Amino acid sequence: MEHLSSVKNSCRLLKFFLQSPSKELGVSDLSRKLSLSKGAVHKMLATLESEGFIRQNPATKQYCLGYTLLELGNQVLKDHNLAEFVKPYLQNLAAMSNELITLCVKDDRDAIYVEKIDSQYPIRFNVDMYRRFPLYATSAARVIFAHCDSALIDELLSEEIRTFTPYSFKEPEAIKMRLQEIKLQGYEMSSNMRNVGVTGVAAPLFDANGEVTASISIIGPTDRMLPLKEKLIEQIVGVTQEISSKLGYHA
Amino acid sequence: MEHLSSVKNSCRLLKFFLQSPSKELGVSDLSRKLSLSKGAVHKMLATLESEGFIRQNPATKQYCLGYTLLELGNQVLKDHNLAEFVKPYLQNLAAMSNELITLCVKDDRDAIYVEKIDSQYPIRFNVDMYRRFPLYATSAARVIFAHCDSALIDELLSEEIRTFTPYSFKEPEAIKMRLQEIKLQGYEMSSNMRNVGVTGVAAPLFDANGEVTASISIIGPTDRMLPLKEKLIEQIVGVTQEISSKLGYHA
DNA sequence: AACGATGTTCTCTATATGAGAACGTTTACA
DNA sequence: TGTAAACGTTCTCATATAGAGAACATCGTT
Repeated sequence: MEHLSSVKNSCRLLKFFLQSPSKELGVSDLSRKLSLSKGAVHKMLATLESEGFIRQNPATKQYCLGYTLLELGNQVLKDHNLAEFVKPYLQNLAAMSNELITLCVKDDRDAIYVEKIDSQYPIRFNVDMYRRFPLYATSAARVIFAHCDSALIDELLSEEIRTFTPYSFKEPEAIKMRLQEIKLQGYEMSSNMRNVGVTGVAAPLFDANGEVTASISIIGPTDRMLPLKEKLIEQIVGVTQEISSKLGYHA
Repeated sequence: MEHLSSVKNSCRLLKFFLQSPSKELGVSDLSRKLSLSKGAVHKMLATLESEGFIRQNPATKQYCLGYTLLELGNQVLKDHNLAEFVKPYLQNLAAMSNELITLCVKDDRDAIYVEKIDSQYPIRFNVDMYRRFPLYATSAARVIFAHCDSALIDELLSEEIRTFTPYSFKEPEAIKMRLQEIKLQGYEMSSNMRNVGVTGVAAPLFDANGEVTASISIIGPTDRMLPLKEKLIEQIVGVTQEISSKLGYHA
């Protein structure tokens, strides 16, 4: 199956802005990074600009992402029924623990936080919303990863493992073992995996088909989380089971 | 200057989801609406899906917007320095009036709210964030529109005028007169133009080049706004002048 | 003043594009 | 339950077009 090359290249061009340190990029720069001719890149930019996906700064002649992407991104959130459905439960969890509560989903080979409720503590942990990260990186992601096809698990673990702290998993085998534990006990609590001093408890959401595509987690400073360990686990497991059954899941 | 047709069509396809009542769309439906062959639409969708811009629901075989658009939309917000810069001033206004405060920008032929601070009143007005609307529709937009090239003004007013309430401007001439008033007095206060019972006060932000590309407004129920008319005008004019001068604007 | 970088425009051929028909499935209805 | 219409998907093919590369215009620097 062949793909539309110019469309594919345009998508890559847009995504390149996600990993670029500066918000404005020039034609030459992009053409080098994307291995395309300047003429081709220029034509792509002109087309994308005419549709509002790209904006040109008249002063610098450089390009940046356009507001139409803001519209589309917001539409994704609006269309995301699960987040809407789950929100009251998150608020409930937030009221009980006063820690950061998140809703995490799987998309393709990545995990993304799509909803959160912030802690009200003066010292609180914050997550990067709407940004992809590896399925093995955090508790919220791993409880989803644990229920994925073993083919996907093997594939992702055969690639380079990204670590975030000195305590992050480095070995594929260690991660696999952890995933099995997660499947057995139905939740995970872990510390220092993505950020040092931070602990998360997460449990998966099952839909009507018994598939896991999302998870809920409670995240906070380890010294506030650990003393409440049993209570937090009970809360996260209770809520996710309740939501799963509301979604039509029968254990 | 020619554009890349497949890229243009893909952009149109994505934007079609913004005006569609259902979040999922099928190949046949899209091919009819976009006047393209089913085969072509299918190939576009497959390409966009491979890049995360589109997702297919395995159950219904239909397509919806993908999470990569969420990432990109969020990046637009992060890149938007003005919003970051202006935020403290908005919070200041919010503390003074306790009404909805907005930051509105011009993009191409439209206006978009890109930042807001909600009122804390139990009865409060809310705006649709990140969605395009006509430059003549609200006070926040009109104070920008008033400073646009007269060519753009004439062009947009020569097209069909969209009205939102029975009180909205219908006649191009009426709008033009109002735009002149706005330019003279430096702000606008209006009621019932976009939503009945709602009143807004807005004033433009000038950048270092003397260009107007954004505005700030206070919006709330008319019965709370009108009694404070003088005070609100003073506040909005004061804040926008202060920000403009910080942006390097010299009157 | 000359250079190097940029963004832009141009030409041209190989190629990828999009129409349309045909395929296999699912859905709707009689 | 059977038939037809709708769907998503695949295929082929003539043609439009995409992308390389060179040339141009503009800028800032040396």
